[in-house]
Amino acid sequence: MDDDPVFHALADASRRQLLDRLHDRNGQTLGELCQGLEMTRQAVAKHLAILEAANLVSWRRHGREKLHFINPVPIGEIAARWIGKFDQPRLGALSALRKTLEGDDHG
Amino acid sequence: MDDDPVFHALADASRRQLLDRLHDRNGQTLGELCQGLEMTRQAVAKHLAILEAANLVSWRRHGREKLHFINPVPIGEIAARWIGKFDQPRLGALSALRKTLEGDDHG
DNA sequence: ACGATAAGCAACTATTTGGTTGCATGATAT
DNA sequence: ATATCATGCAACCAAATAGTTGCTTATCGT
Repeated sequence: MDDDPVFHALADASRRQLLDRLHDRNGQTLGELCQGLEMTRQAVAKHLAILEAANLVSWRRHGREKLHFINPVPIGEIAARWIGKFDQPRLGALSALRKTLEGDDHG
Repeated sequence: MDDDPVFHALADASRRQLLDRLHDRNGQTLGELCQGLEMTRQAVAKHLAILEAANLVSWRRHGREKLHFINPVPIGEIAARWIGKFDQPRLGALSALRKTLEGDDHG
């Protein structure tokens, strides 16, 4: 697997904020996601494109609206992998965490 | 806490590679970390400085050598927080993981 | 003392990135 | 049909980034 797009997508505070907003309320349109942000719609659209490329956000068209949905799987995978790599020796809880992740519906 | 330096530091593949190398063998010098990399020593030093700023790497002087050590704590914290935020509803193992992190020697 | 080795510092460059403005497309409602 | 609203696309710009080269400082071994 190629981690890089996910790490890259998570590196920007604006993009993490967008994930926060989607986490708060899933299925928002581009316009909704722009509200209250000090950014143009086009800037937000670019951030969303990066999040989409990292498979962190997916979308569905509804008429002329584009509804955005968060996908927590890549975050979970990276977290599990990196905890595993750097913390595993001292974390007994990890195996349970791993099992939970692997037993889920994301391959 | 300010996540941003950690996310930013992890965003670069070269820096993740440096963490991999330190994970493989801890306490390496700058020169050792450079070996086999398609990068100048100065470039590696800059990456290490960014990792240090994110508290992901610390170092100790040994004569004229600078020994680098990995610090897994920030990775664990971020992983725990982000799993918590985006995956917690489906992860029972997280609370144990959190406890383990909080009970450790890192303040 | 002196050459060799390890690292530090600073200036410079090319590329990437986050953001913009302007215009085009497509769906909705009257 | 046509005005309006939501989004798409492309060019452009300024700032940040990854990398370089060149030079300096400090320690080790002889």
